[in-house]
Amino acid sequence: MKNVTIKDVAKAAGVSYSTVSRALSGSREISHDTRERILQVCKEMNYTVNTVARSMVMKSTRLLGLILTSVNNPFMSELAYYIDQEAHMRGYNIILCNSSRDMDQERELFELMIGRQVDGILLCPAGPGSYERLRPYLSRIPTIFIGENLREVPESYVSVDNFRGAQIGVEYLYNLGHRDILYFGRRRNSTTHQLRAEGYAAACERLGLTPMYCNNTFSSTSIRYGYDLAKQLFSQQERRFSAIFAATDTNALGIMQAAEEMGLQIPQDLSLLGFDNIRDSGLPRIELTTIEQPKQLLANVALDTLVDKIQNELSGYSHRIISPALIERNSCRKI
Amino acid sequence: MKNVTIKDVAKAAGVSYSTVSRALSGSREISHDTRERILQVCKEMNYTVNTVARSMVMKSTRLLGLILTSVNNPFMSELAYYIDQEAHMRGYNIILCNSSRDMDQERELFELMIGRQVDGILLCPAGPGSYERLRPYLSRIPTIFIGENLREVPESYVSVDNFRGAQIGVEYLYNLGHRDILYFGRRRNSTTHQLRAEGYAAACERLGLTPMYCNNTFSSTSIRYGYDLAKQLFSQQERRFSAIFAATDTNALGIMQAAEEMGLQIPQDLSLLGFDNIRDSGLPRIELTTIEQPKQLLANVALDTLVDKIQNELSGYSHRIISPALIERNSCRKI
DNA sequence: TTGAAAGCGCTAACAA
DNA sequence: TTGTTAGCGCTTTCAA
Repeated sequence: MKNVTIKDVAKAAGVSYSTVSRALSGSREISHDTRERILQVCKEMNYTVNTVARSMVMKSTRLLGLILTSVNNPFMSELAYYIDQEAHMRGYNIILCNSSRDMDQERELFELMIGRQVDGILLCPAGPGSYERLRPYLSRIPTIFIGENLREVPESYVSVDNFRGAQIGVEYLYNLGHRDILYFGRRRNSTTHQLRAEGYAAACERLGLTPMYCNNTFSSTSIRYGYDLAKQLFSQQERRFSAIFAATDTNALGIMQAAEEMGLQIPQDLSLLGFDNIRDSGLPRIELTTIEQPKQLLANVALDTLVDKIQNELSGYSHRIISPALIERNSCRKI
Repeated sequence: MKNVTIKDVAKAAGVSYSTVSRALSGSREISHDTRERILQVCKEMNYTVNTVARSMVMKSTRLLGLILTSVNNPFMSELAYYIDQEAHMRGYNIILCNSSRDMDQERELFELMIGRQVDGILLCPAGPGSYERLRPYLSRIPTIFIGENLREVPESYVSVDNFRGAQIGVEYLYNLGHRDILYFGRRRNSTTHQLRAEGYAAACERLGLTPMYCNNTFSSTSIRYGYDLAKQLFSQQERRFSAIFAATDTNALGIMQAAEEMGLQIPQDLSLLGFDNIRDSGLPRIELTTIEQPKQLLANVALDTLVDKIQNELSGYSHRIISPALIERNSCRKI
């Protein structure tokens, strides 16, 4: 199993090992003949460069750390797919990590990645406190936050325009004739969610609607939680809304389930609008109308920004905001 | 941004740098006092070990390559989550790669991973030909195949008992009173799928049922494909089956959609059973009864096997077959 | 165009 | 218990 090294090749080809290195790295200070000959020998001997050794002298591993809260989450797994693709196109590989929304774990992973000498880190933060907790590391390693709007924080991030997305949603429902729109799942502990709620409020104000909220005090985004909250909501005596705008698609999925059980038909009895456009939302029988976060674009911009930061050793930062779009399916109706 | 090294620490602490190395690696041939002092200095200087340098001398990166067809696939993303978890517990990190079911890509990734000196590779093969194509590499790097049964091939794999899973499914439907069970999505180009079809046939034989097939000639597992095939199937004049056993959950999802459109109610008019238990299947409104592949267990066994292979430099192989289980939801009815 | 040699940051064998 | 030194496999000056 012992790997053949540059030295073995050199010996076999009858040249010095620096010549082999030159042949492999595509250097021009080498004759065509020797290059061809060496490359031939490499092939015969099944030689593969040792990237670890190369990394050490080059001071670059061409490895990126991707820290997610969990790949087992439809939004993140799709994002991870595109990130890997974009990274691969740029000659990078991804080390995947899951923080499980645990900030200590997240910090540990940061240290681990720094130890592994990754060239940069792509982070879907565990929570709103992540930036503060990770600050000490941010000067040591190029990092970009993904999916979470950090507002005026002096660190690079790429995020969807959550405020605008919420406005688009409200306007869509308004144009369908809805005047009583409940915002479901508002949370205080995430800038992203604050912005969505603010966008909702702003749109209501502009259109002369009265904002109504159903708050998510547990700050969970699980289906289960949406279900529990919705059950409670639907069992109240009178319903004063004709549409629900859910803060996330997973919440919306929970609402669907609760509605089903309570005999409420969507969209006949109640219109439902989500946010994120996770894969599940497009499934048959679900067909959730929602505001999409363009994951491929998010990945593309994230990599551009990060690679730029790595190459130029930029000490500045950039905030990149992506426009969301409405995906119309079958969970909202005209009234 | 320049990282502090073991030498910087040594200088600051007034010791030789091998002493620092000893303090960090938890060696016992060092006095308690110096160790404490050195550790203190490390903390003050914000020292982090350079894993790359360490890897080079240790000849182990504690990195594992995970080559999937796509993380953007509910089964694989869940598997990836558990694999990362299990790897992390054992002190390994994961380099994630996607082959997109392309064998050339897969081969390239193998070379890349070998170059990166990963300690081992976890592979969800791109196709049935993967083993043959990758054979030259398998002697160079400990590898384990996941999710695909390689039958008598002399290489380690961990897979669910697909034959048994299909039997369980047929028996379940039989006990519900079904006598006309269609097997949907049979494919020839995957051992896993052959085994499922064989399990179905064997169970039919044993129970005195006549096997019926609807073949997937395009060997796609997408929802879309299930949908197209089902549309075609449902538009035929008479239906001679009361239940469909779908080769995969994604196929089942497509069937559901087609049924919906044709006004066929599941499970009232037609029972539907899946295979895999992807996350989507448990969603509200979907509630697909299915045969589960236990992903966490798969990940656990895969890592045990691989780590064992790495540590013992085993040249042998092991075939580990996991028992599947029925997950009863709401898509099959008693008749 | 090629070779010799230094050095990346670390571990480990050997000496003191 | 500690220091000295070689070496992991590679890239990159500097000399020839």
